[in-house]
Amino acid sequence: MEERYDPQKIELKWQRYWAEEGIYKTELNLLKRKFYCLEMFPYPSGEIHMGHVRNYAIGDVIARYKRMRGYNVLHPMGWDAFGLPAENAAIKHGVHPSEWTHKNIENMKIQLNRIGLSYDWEKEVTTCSPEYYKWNQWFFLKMLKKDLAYRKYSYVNWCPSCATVLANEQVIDEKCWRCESIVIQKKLEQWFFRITQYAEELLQSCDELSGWPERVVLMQKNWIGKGEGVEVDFPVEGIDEQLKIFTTRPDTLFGVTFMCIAPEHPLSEKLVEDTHKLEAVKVRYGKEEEKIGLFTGYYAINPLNGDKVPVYIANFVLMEYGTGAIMSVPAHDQRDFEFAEKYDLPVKVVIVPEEVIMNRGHGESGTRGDKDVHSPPFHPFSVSPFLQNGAYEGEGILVDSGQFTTLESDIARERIIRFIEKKGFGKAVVHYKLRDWGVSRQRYWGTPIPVIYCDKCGIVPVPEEDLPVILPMDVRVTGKGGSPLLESETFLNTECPKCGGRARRETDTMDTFVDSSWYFIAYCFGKGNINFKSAISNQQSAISYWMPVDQYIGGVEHAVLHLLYSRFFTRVIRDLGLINVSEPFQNLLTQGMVIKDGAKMSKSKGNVVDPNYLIEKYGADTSRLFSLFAAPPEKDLEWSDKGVEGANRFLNRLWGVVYKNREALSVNRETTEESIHLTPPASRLYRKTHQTIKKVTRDIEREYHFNTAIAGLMELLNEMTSFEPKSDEDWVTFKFSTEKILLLLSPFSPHIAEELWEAIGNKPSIFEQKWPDWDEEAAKEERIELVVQINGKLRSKIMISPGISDDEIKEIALSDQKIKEIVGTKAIKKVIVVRGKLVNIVVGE
RNA sequence: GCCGGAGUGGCGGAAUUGGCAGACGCAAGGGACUUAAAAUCCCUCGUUCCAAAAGAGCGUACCGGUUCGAGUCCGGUCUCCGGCACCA
Repeated sequence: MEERYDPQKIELKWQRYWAEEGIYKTELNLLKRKFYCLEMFPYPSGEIHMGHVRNYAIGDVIARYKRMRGYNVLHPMGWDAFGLPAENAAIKHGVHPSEWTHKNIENMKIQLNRIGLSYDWEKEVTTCSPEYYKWNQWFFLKMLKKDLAYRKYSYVNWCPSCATVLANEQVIDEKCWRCESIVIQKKLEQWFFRITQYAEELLQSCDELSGWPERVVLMQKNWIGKGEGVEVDFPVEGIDEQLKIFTTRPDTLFGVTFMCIAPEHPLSEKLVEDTHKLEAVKVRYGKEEEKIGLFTGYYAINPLNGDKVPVYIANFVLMEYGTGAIMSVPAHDQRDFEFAEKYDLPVKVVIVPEEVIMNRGHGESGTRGDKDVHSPPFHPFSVSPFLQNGAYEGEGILVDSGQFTTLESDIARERIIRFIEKKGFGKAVVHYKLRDWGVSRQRYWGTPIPVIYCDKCGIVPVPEEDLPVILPMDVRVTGKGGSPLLESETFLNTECPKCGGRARRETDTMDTFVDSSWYFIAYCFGKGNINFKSAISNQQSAISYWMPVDQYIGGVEHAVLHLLYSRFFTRVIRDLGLINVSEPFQNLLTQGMVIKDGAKMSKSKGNVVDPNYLIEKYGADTSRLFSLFAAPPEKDLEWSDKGVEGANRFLNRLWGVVYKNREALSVNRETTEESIHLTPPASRLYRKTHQTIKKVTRDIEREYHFNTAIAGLMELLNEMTSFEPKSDEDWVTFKFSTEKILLLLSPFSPHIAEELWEAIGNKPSIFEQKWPDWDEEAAKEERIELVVQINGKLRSKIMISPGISDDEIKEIALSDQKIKEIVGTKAIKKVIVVRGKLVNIVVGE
């Protein structure tokens, strides 16, 4: 053992040892409790950043801890290897995306290993390998068969700069999520996954996600966006058409004064002759704050009261939600109100807040029952002052609503829906904000969609046995125009599997979110062994053993996209009979960002800390320790160079203590649990050690509060350094503490723990040791300090033995010199004793 | 606008179920060692009053409430962060 702590030397040494011994290799063992610990796999950009270090350090602590706890732990790593940056690199540097990607993977793998992460690399997956994306294609074919994959013309988000289609989730503030160009709408034929078929189930089972952060569950719910309401047909006067609208407020149906339809609505072109004017509304669709309308000249009839109301085309009505047409109730909807003001349309009040009705004071009682009976018909203008600040969108009592007048809005809603269904005007329906998932990308570096176009047979799926459809390597990636695949003759031209005639392959590739929607299942098979076909016949398979993921760890930025898609895919795979779980991730930990100078670390801001530099200077153990100590995992972590030094100082001190006492510590002493004849200092250290085992274990178990766990270790070391062993028994205690602190530290800073474990005469590896247990008795304080308060203010402190009764405590507190002085002659009203905490004496003035 | 989350020393952050506010670390100040510096070790460290000590007062964004007792619970206000956003 060397005097100086040299992380470079010991870290490389142990990394080699762990790899050679294969101590992180995991095998399926049906007799052992399993724990699947997973961190979100990285995009192989080539360099790791502090966010990676933090994410993987958190996962590594959990994996190592669970392993020491006796679980069979699956802790894999892989590469989300398809995607745009590889193509950008190809355009910029002329390297093939494949070459670029694989080089980056090599490089990042070295860096990840340098952090000392306990991965089983035999489970590694790489999504750009044919053996992986073959299964993307396989799932696609299965989904095609079940009508879960389909093709449709639709307006898609088009990024002019990336020359590609984006998913709704990839559009942020009308800008491309990658390059921030303004996204435009373009009509293209695209492949979609019917995620909406699972909307209700995905929403319902949100309630089962008890191991997820609440806010993430909420974001999922909001994204799915369930809206319960009713569809009503309004006949259009003069033509044989019904205008179908959707509303969640049927209680306002009697207040309809006009109708609005989306510019893309099929009726729009029929009703409007002047196509120029229609275009003008279309151009301003969905973008502008200002509401723009175009009167069609037609009127619709409200089936409930026969009112004749004008039909407008309006830029704020969305074709994608509901029916693309709305009824407008300006009195009770702010948008309709603004529109009515602008185009001078009537406002009809049909709901009045209860207070307004009460204030009108009819009768002396004013009870609800009376009101229902006596309520005179309201004149709209007499109540309109309450509309001064815009529409009244709240609940209330219905007025001017025919037979439903005087009902409360929630009751009215139910009755009106029933009435509409009975009369055949419409029906109760549910709509979701969630849209089907567009998966087509006009990109090269992705999974080819396994479909062939034949002039005779139309769209023909590639037969299963022909998979994978290999992505050709002999292409030029220029970044201009369409997909490079269009230029690959050998790829493009093929035979129709049905008729054998000449046919053309689909050149679109899949969204990379498809790759990451099931990679956690792929890990179960092991590298090179992905095979869902055998999974069908074998229920005792690796997937049914390992799934679901017990702990998933990653950034909040994936709270909707990746997590929702994964939940969807897992259900699709379940419904194919290949897996028996519905929720892929039992517990989710969303770690915070790494912040420096008040902003997220990013190259563009120039506030990055390079982990490689950090590891070179302080070592992996220090880097890990700091990133775990500076903040709890779910919070943002403010970077501090000085803080890193603090973490380093702690490890140095630990090293120093062990070095100084190395000889005495290596003597093989019996570490007995019985603390016979311990001197007071030894007894204190012994107690502190048990307390620390308890604290660290609980902090890890309870929400993974590593920061306080590490603080506990620092306290224990402080106690150890102030203890000077003199007798043989002292040494037993000291060795006991040393061993425990190393075991407790090992998940956080594995290399130094391993090195010192060996240095005090133990056999490696420390990770084959059991996690220590604490003895509740030994952790108890001999004498407890109690706080004595008078009227809630701290006045004195007393020492008591743990076992004594409340009355005895009371007596001791009252006989305390200071307390006696302060209480004096004042009357004692009450004395409250809180066990182990305090005594509060309530005195009068 | 709607829905979440958070406001604690100079800083990062502690504080099971309401019970000593500020653990642990960083920074700062003082001291020891050293020719000197670094490193290391020891001491101080929320704030006000007092020359100092003893002691006392104030203090967890702000205002009010419940309670013997509130950082923690309730009502209201302000600020910051995140998500969604013409969703009918």
